Amino acid sequence: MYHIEDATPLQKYQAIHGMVYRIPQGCVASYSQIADMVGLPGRARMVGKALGASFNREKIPWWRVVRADGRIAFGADTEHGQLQQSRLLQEGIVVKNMRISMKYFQWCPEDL
DNA sequence: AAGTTGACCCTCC
DNA sequence: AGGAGGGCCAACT
Repeated sequence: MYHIEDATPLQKYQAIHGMVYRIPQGCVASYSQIADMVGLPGRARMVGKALGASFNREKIPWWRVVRADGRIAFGADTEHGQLQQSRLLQEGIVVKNMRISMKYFQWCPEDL
């Protein structure tokens, strides 16, 4: 039986990328949520690593991943923060003070 | 080889 | 509301 835990770091990154790719437009997911969904509970940091490693390289909607409390992981005064905010706004997500209401916008696959 | 560092998070104060 | 403290793990020094 295949355990993601036994996979190589690269394979884990690929699993993470694949899951982020599935976040629908107009929704966000938290780092820990993605980690849980790929079978790596408690590895939220690895999700950040995976996204950072592929930034500008893979075509994945990285801007749909935010912190568990709904805050954007970059400062409001950074390029990344501004870019992420504008991309989210473009998708109709309400961003106030670099924060999103997870209650309304968090991706809940169960609800499909 | 040991210490530090992250696009993090959770449980307590 | 905000900090401390611990957990997490791969990639750096």
